[in-house]
Amino acid sequence: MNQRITIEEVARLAGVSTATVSRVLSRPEVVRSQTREQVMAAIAKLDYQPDAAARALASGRTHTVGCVIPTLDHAIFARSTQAMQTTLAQAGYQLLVASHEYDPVTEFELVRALQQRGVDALVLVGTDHAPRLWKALSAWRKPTLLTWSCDPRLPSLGFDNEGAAQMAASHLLELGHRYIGVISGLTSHNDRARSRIDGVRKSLTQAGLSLPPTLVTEQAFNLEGGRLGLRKLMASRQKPSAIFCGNDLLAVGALLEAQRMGLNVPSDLSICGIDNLEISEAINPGLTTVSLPTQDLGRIAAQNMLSAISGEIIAAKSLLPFELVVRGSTGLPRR
Amino acid sequence: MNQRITIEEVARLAGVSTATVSRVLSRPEVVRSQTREQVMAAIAKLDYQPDAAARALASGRTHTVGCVIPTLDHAIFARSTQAMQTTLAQAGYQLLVASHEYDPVTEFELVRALQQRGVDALVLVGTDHAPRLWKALSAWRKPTLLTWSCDPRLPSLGFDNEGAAQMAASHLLELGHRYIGVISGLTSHNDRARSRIDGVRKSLTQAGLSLPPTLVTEQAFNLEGGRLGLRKLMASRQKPSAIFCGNDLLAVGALLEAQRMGLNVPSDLSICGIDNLEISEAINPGLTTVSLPTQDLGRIAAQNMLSAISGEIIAAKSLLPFELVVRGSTGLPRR
DNA sequence: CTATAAAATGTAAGCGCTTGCATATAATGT
DNA sequence: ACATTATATGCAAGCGCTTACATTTTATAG
Repeated sequence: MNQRITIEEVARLAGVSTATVSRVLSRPEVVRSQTREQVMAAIAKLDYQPDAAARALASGRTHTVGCVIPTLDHAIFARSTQAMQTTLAQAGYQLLVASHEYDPVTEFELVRALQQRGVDALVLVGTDHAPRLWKALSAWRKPTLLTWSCDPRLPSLGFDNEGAAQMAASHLLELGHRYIGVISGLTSHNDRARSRIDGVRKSLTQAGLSLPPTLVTEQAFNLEGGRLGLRKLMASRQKPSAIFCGNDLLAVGALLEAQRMGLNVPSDLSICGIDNLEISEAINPGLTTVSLPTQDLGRIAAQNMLSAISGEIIAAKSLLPFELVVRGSTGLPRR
Repeated sequence: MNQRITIEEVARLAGVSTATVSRVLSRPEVVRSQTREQVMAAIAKLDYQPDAAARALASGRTHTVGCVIPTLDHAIFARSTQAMQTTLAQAGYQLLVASHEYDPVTEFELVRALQQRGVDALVLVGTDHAPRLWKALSAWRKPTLLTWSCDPRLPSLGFDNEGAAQMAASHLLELGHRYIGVISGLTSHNDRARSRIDGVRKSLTQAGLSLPPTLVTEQAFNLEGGRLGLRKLMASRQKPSAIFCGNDLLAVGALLEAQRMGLNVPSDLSICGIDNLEISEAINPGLTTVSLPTQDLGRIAAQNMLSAISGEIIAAKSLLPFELVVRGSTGLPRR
């Protein structure tokens, strides 16, 4: 870094000690305004940029929040992460993002890496984590937040995934559907996907129905997965009249594939999802889905962590609201 | 951080000096294997995690790459960023992501923030940057990379955006279209959007045609933008028989809106885009588009920066290949 | 077996900042 | 004007690591 401008040079130019310069930077209110202005002038003149590593080493705080997610390559995570990042940046914090592609080992390593980097707080997704990750988290003395789903072991900010799925399933049941299929995301290392299946099952049970294994298929979390899932379910002996998809990406894939197969949605087949992506509204027919405030999730997660960093106590568990959005993809079953 | 385990305690337990422990961590090959194993045993036993801030301060390197993008909330940036992150993580580097939502002032501030944090390299998107940002970059002594488009002022890894648009436009021209509309993304602070319009214009000019302002509309970069754009163009006096969209999100929005308006794609209207998102293939009809290897972009960008960090000289300019993918959304114009 | 080179390890001086404590300056009361 | 208190500033000791350079150990040659 060439000959970097240090705090010392600023202090010299401003005619004060380095301590004062440091105070101007971190707690300006304790410095007399006249002095403060001299210092700020010197900072501006030299274009001084404090060295974050040195600050971190001396102060123990990095002004960085770490976030470990499955992948950025899904709209829901990208959105919530984007919201987190923006919120943190406004408070002078930076987001360190890491993704593990649903691999628990990678996830553990990423968390360790972020801890080494001294992030001031850590945000994780879901509750499915390797035991040693839980251990590493509990040994850690800084704020941690679980998102998307909740767990008593750590402060959580999430959705009632089971409830959301029940809401969707109830909608289908109310329309009169009795054979409901499920296209789920891969459930391994993904508690959200499991909860959603459970929600559907619960609704069916309450209605005196069951969810036979042949009407459930697990697919990769993308449009192609939805298409494959649809074909699989429609090839089964007892074809469903409605399909619940674990998320909108699967649902949109399923819907498009159904149309390709010449099925009419919803008169031949009802389809609903969870998430409410932009495409869900735009597609024809519109996708019935449960709308989750993913952006709020990111924003609030960021706010929570900022509060926690400054010593406030945050809620152990908070659930974000969601609502059913009925569009054209669901309707009465054929008699 | 409680009583953090330091390198000193490891050294003591292993019966060596801190320098040796440090070497085991950063250049294990210079340590005798027997010693190395003692040290590693001590590290494992104490569960020692080196403090990244201290390493950064002492060594001047942070093992962090900064990346400033417009937003994570678009599939193309999310994908390329995801690929970058994965590639860097494999090399022990972390990605510090920041997004500015197409605001040049925010972008400048983010770059400064990342520079303060001492990132070892910086990746930016595009060539539209505030003059003082260019200044801040040229004064910086570390590797920097421009992505998505190229500029002689800095090493660049991008696409020939103009060429990609020309490719799409030529396809429409070859089909016989003479009235071609353009739905562009917002061009402010977005050189890619401008280049793509330029590409279309160039193709039209070469064919002896022109691109009247009434057949060009700028829209926000989302499905809704595509829908608004389509309505606007189809309301003009001379309706186009084909529409080029600056990206696939706009194109999909336009396509869906055309269908809602009762238009048949492609017989009433041809539509094509650029990007080749997953939805472009899934939708009915499939979207004709120019496929850009966005994932490669991220991966190669990461590799480039890793090389540059280790002192290698990287190409001043490299263009990634792209190809036209013809699907059902384009066809012959009505006579 | 000694001289010499090569390899391994140790010593200690920072890296640039923050912050507890001491000191100096300004404000207030009498 | 002089205590007395409240505010501002300076001093200097680290924060936990890396890395020249010095020193010791080991390998190689004669």
